[in-house]
Amino acid sequence: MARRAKPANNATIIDVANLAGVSYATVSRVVNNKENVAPATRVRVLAAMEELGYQANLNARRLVSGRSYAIGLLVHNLMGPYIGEIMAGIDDVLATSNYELMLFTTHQRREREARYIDLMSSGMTDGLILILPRGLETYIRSLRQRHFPYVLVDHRGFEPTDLYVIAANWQGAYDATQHLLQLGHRRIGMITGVIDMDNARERVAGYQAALEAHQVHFDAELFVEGDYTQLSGVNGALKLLSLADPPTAIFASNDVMAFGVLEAAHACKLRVPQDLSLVGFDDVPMASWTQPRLTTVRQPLVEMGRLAAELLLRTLEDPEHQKQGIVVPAELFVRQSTAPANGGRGATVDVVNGAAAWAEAGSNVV
Amino acid sequence: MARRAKPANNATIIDVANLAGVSYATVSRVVNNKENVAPATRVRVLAAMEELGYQANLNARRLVSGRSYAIGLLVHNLMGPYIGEIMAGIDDVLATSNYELMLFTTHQRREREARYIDLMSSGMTDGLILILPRGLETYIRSLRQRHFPYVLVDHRGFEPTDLYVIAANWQGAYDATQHLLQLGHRRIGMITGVIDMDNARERVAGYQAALEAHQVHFDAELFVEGDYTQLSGVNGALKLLSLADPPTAIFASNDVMAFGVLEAAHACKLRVPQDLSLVGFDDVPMASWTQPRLTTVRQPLVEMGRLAAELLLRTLEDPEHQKQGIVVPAELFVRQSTAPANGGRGATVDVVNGAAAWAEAGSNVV
DNA sequence: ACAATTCATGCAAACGTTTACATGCACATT
DNA sequence: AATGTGCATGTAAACGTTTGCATGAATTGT
Repeated sequence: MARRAKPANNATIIDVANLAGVSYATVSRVVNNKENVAPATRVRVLAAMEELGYQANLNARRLVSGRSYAIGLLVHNLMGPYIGEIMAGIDDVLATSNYELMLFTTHQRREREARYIDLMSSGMTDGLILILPRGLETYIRSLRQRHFPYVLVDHRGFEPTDLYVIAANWQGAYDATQHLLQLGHRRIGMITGVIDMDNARERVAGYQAALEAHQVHFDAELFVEGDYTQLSGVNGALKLLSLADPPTAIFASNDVMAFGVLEAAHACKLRVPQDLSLVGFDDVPMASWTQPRLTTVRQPLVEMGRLAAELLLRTLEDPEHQKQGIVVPAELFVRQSTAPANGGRGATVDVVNGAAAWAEAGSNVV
Repeated sequence: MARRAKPANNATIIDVANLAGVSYATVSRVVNNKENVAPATRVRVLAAMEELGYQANLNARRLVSGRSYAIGLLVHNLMGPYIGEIMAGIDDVLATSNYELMLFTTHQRREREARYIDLMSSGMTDGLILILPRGLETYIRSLRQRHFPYVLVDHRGFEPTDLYVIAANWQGAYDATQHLLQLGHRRIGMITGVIDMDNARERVAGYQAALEAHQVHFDAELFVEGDYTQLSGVNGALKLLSLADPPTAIFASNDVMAFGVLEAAHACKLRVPQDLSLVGFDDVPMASWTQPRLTTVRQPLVEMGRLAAELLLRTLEDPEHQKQGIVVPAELFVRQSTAPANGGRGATVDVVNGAAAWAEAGSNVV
């Protein structure tokens, strides 16, 4: 029964040693740039390596060193710009290290949780970055119990020793809401994120705090829960706009939902920003490609990825290095989707027809 | 000098064997579900595994089996929706296998090429999926020489035996162009992709073939090269619209550039589709979120990722399995960004002011 | 000139598995 | 009762490295 075919390239450290006329220990020293190798020997070994096209077998190396030289990224799914940006930041940092990146998603079956944790702790990765996977708490519990290094993104964890990178969601939401208040808006709708995520709750709190600071009554009617998808933005906006006393501005907890609001407003024949002001969150690249360009709170996603990777790498070097999270600023970018409240509204809102129009126009979107 | 700390979880196959009172070979048989193990022994071993929380060391396994149970994805960079979609498809397939996914990017330094090829062939992955990395040809040459399994996405490779998954770019571009022709457009601008990529060239060829079929003269003036970024879409559109005899329709070689065209048109006070028709390519999710919704050629990116992963996995099972590429259909989705040519144009094009307006509006986009 | 030190190199063990082969026992066949 | 067959289990080698320790040569100090 043939052993699974290996890459044809088979030169081992012993082949090199034979060719160079030294022991394989010496070859190993050359390969790893250890000192105490005579210059003449070194060049001889190097030449032999070159001739044979020698490449150290990674798995043997991993076995003996007990390290995998890989870090894992655990996410719920890969859709949307959010993950991609963070991933780019992580990749930036890893490119300058000698770690590689493994990708794990949790969106398939629930049972995978256990499998992943096993894989990781059995030597597949040396550390993990978790970006809001489903079942976060379960993962964290297992990882902590195994003393496996990890860093959270966009969540503060459950213990004071949890390492994390998160944006100043509260402040960002506060600034966004205050911006709308200063433009004269008093009825400001909010479409939240998935409410059991730290980031979503913090944004809600910032929104409420700003209202309070300006002595504006918080109206639960103006508050709908979304799930960070465009569709939930459409539906949330439709719901808000169909209120007896609809909002003159909407704060969406991420840009993708804001795009949904834009679409709903269009379907209802409301102009943004003249008839409805809109603020998003994230500042994904697309936020400045829409008409109008989206006023939004920038969350430095690439930078957050970078920081998370750096934090993890540093923890791998020195497990005691830093035992606290990082909060990065979130900055409001005022673009074109917000304008002063115009007292009486230009167009009356016809949500029923709007929703119908939207449904019809959307019907060819498979 | 302390060996790098390993995961606390240290139970080996030998510990399990001792606890169960059998040899480690027997434990191995149980772990791998081999037959010829007495039922009673099996339960005893299973119990011991459970008690010790045993998890087979992956790297030892890899060393002896010569396989890594990982496949690699090699891409130029991670930005944009295109890669994310394909990646999601790959992930779908891998989730049902026992392979994991490693991510490699080539956008950093050129020198990484050699390093990556070494890593892969030294046991980091069992096979590779390449999505248009920089230096594709170099990679392919090395990989073929090492008989390392790989699958290309969006490129047909250089040898008849190269495995690939690509969309019917020619047909898609033909259909898009024909759609515009049937709407009465005669001056149809094209913004191409990076022209040394197979997909870009095929789309150009489809465009030209459609023009020819309708006896419309191909005007080199109407033809600008882009690079798949939104900015290149803006610039390409600005250039086309400033022609003495500007196009009444534009076909952009991907959606992201089409978004740029939308922006340029807006800056020039041209209405889409009344004053300018627009077709994109890809059908990324965002294409149906814009105003107007983008008419575009759908490239089934997720499906392409899935097919590529399946093809690779099958090749790993049976190296001789299939030695030819897969072409998936590309289908035109007519939405709202195209309309009949209206003979004389409503608004005259003022590109100079438009470009200025665009530059100013864009100035807060860092 | 001899002892002490430094340095280059080799030897062998260890990392944790998988698996070919050997062993021995129980049962069936003659 | 003797022989053959099949099955459960154990033994040991192999996978390709890294690295502590031993060895001997070369260099330094007195």
